[in-house]
Amino acid sequence: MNLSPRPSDATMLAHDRVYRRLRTRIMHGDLPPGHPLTLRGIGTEYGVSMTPAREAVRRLAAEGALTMSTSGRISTPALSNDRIEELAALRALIEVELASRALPRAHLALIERLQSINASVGEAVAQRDAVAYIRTNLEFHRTLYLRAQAPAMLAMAETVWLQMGPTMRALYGRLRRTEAPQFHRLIIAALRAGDEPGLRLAVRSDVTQGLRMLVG
Amino acid sequence: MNLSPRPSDATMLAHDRVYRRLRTRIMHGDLPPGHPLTLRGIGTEYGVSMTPAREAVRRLAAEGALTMSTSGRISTPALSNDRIEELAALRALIEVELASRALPRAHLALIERLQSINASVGEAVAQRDAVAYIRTNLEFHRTLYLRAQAPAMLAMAETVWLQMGPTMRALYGRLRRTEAPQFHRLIIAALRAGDEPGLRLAVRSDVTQGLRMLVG
DNA sequence: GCAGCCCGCTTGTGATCACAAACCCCACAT
DNA sequence: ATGTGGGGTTTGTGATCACAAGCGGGCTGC
Repeated sequence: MNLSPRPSDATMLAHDRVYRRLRTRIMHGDLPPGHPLTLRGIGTEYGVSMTPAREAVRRLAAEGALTMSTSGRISTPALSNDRIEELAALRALIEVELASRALPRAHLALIERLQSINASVGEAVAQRDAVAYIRTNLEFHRTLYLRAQAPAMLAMAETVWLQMGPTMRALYGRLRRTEAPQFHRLIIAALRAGDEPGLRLAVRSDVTQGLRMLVG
Repeated sequence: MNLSPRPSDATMLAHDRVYRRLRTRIMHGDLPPGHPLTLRGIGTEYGVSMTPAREAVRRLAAEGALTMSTSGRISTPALSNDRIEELAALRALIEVELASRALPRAHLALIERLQSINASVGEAVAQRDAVAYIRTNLEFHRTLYLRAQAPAMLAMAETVWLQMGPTMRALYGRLRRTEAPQFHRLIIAALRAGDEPGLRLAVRSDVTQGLRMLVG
C-alpha cells in the first residue's frame, strides 16, 4: 500500500518540474517569439544542473514549443504566416471535434463554469493583460474539451496551443480590444440549446478569429 | 557561404541518430506493444552512452511513441481500445484534410508513384510481412500528404502513426488478408477524377478500416 | 504447496567535467 | 562609414559517476 505522504504536490523529479514551468510560461505567451534560452540559464533559474534542463528543453522541442537551430541554440519559435495558418486549421479541426464530443455530456454546471471563466476573460481584456487573456481563454477551451473524454485529442490541441503561445502573445499584445470575445457567448448558447452545428460553427469561428486579425 | 562537405548523410549528433532509428522501428511496428527498453541497453545497441539514449527516449516519450511508468521504466505503449478509437479519429480528421489540400497539386507523376507504392503494399500483404506492409502503407500516405505542403499537419499525422506503430503490428500480425487494400485504389481513382468528396471518403475509409477489424 | 519477505542487482536520475563549435564583439583596414 | 578578420567567451554535446528506488528471484515459515 502506498501511503503517499505528500499527495498534494507534484512529482519531485527535477526535469519534470522544469518542463512544466517552462511549458506554462510558453503556452501563456510569457516569452516573445524568437526568445533565446540557454541550458545553463534555465538550470540556474530553476536551481538544477544542465542535465534536467536539457531533458525539459528536449521534450519541449519535441512538442514544437521550442526550436533548436542546427548548432543546438534554443529559442521560442518564430512562426511564418503559412505555419500560423496551418496551426489555426489544426485547431479548427481538432477543437471542433472535441467540442462536438463534449456537447452530449455538457450539463448545466459545466455551462455555468464556462460563463464564470468567460467573465475572467473579459476582465483580462479590459485590463489589457495579454498573458491573463491567453491563460483564461485557454482555460475556457480546456474546461469544455475535458468533457469530451478524449485525452489524446486534448493533448494534440494543447500541443498546438503550445506552438502558438509566443506568437499569440505578440498578436494580442499589439491588438487593442475592449470587448470580451463574442464567439465564447455563441459557444455557450449553442451548448445550452444542444445545437451541434451551431457549436461547431462557433468554435471554428472563435479559433480562427485570431488568424484573420493577423493575415487580414 | 556554407560548403557543407558531407551534404548526403545526416546529422552526426549521436542522440539524433538514436532517435531516428528508434522512431523508425517503432513506427513500422518492429516492437510489440508493452515491449520494455532500457537506457543502457539502447546505449549499448547503438554504441553511445546513456546520455544520448536518454535524450532520444525522452523525445520519443514526448511524442507518445514510448511510455514511461511512474518509476521511469520505458516501454512501447499498450493502447486501450478507447485510445485506439481516438487516434483513428485523429487520423481521419487530419489525413482527410491533408489529402484534400494535396488534391489540387496532385499531378500525373504523383498518381503513378502512388500506384507503384501500392503495388509494393500488395506484395507485402501477399508475403504476410506485417512490418513491410506498415512501412509501404505509410509511405503511400506520406507521399500523398507531402503534396499538401503542410508540414505541421504532416508532423501531427506522423505522431499519430508513431503512437499506433506497435499496436498496428499486433493488429496486422493476427490479420490474415490476401488482397491489397481496396481503399488505396479508391484514393487513386478520386485523385485522377479530381473528385474531392470521393477522396475525403476514401481516405476516411482507409484510415478507419483497421479500427473496424479490431473493435468489431 | 504457497504466501510473504528480504536482499541483491538492475534501472533511471542528476551532477560534473572535458571538449569542440559557434557566436559575439572589437579592432583594423579599406 | 563599412566590411572583414580574429580571439575570447559562451554554448550544446556526450561520457562518467554516485545514488536512490524498484523490480525480481529465492528463501523462509506456515
